[in-house]
Amino acid sequence: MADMEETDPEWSEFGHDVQSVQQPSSSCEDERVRKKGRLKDDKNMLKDDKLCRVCGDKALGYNFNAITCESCKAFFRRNALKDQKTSCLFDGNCPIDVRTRRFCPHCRLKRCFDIGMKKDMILDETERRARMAKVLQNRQKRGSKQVFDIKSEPLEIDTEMPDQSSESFPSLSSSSLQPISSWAIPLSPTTKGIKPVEDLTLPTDPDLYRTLSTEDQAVMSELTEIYQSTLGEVITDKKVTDENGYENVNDLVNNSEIAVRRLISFVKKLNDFRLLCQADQIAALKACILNTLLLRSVTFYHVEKDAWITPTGVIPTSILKSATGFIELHDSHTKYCRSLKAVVKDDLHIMAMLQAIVIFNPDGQNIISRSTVSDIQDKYIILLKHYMESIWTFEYARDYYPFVLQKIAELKGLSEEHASVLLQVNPNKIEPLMLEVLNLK
DNA sequence: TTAGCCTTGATT
DNA sequence: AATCAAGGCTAA
Repeated sequence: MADMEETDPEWSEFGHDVQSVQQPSSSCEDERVRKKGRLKDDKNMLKDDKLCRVCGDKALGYNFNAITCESCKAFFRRNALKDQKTSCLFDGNCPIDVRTRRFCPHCRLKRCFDIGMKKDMILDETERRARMAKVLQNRQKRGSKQVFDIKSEPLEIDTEMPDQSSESFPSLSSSSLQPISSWAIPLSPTTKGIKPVEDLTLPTDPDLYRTLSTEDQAVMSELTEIYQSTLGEVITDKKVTDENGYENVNDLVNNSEIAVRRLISFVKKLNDFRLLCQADQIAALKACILNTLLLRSVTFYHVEKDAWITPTGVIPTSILKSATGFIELHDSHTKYCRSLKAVVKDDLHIMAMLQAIVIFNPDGQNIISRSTVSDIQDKYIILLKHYMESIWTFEYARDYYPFVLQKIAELKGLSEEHASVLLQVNPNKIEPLMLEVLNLK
């Protein structure tokens, strides 16, 4: 801090004062504020008086959507994302200034949000990796010499890694010679052969990840945005504990109407969808309804509770079993959700791309120009592959990518089984839209 | 954990 | 070229 003040042009104008104010923060701060006031009256320094809106310290500019000092910026970055368990020791309205700001993290963070700092401007895991990858890529471009030096050292696998893993996988201590992928990710019984990705075990070397092209990124974020605003929309606020509704299949089908409406608005926003002729638009839409419902159910499936959590309530799988009477069908459905969710987690990007792949299904009934549909589907398949390579490394993506595609293929069989169940519904009790869309009549 | 300083890609 | 606003690193 003292350093900054000495080099600050404002201070150089008051050289003799600087000497007398050599001590730490508290009184120094007062001095500074006083001087600021004076300087503001001076001619040229008007815009240079940015103060942190959180604590009043000197600010350099915007951080996460608000003018803050460096320390509050770092504070926000460190704390905004973790779910706030700590609370204020007092009344929740502690004064926050440059001296007191460290006393109550709760109130400091609260103030951060109050003055408009936005936590979604903090880069997430994926974005951070993309950023680092870009830096590295540029370095390689601009200097192949340094890269050489760095590349010759990094095999870190000596003492640290086995130690860390011995906690969770004690029995594998002898396998340190095997490639990382074979031990770092535990086998899961729910995903026969494919192991869920554990973020912590992913390599840190950016070389192993794909850097998404700006075009890929643009296409993907647009798609995800559309998906999120329609099909992916999740309401999480209410906790419905009473397992009401859903007495029978009719209710379930009618409830799906909401999802279908969302599918329609999703599709309407897709530029690629407009490339299809009218007839194919309808055919593609109809053909993917059940697939969409099933795919979407993965989002709502809660593994621990063995239930689907929807905006309208919790649906334990047991109810579905009795409702349909097809126990094995629901076992396979549940299993499907479990295995796909283990890999996809709650990644909206992946869900959005899978949804696109499901829509542009060249195999769909009554599609006329199948190759057009297939071309569009290819685009999203490749995009999905690239994305996986960018978040999981090329090596892991090689395994997960076919796995996920396989899951998409499995949708067909699964939805056909469900379709047979739908035959037993009573058309009189089904909403017109669903009748129309499911060809029930 | 804090907070200052540094490196960077993007934007102007 | 200068500025902005992210993340990283690291004494204290």
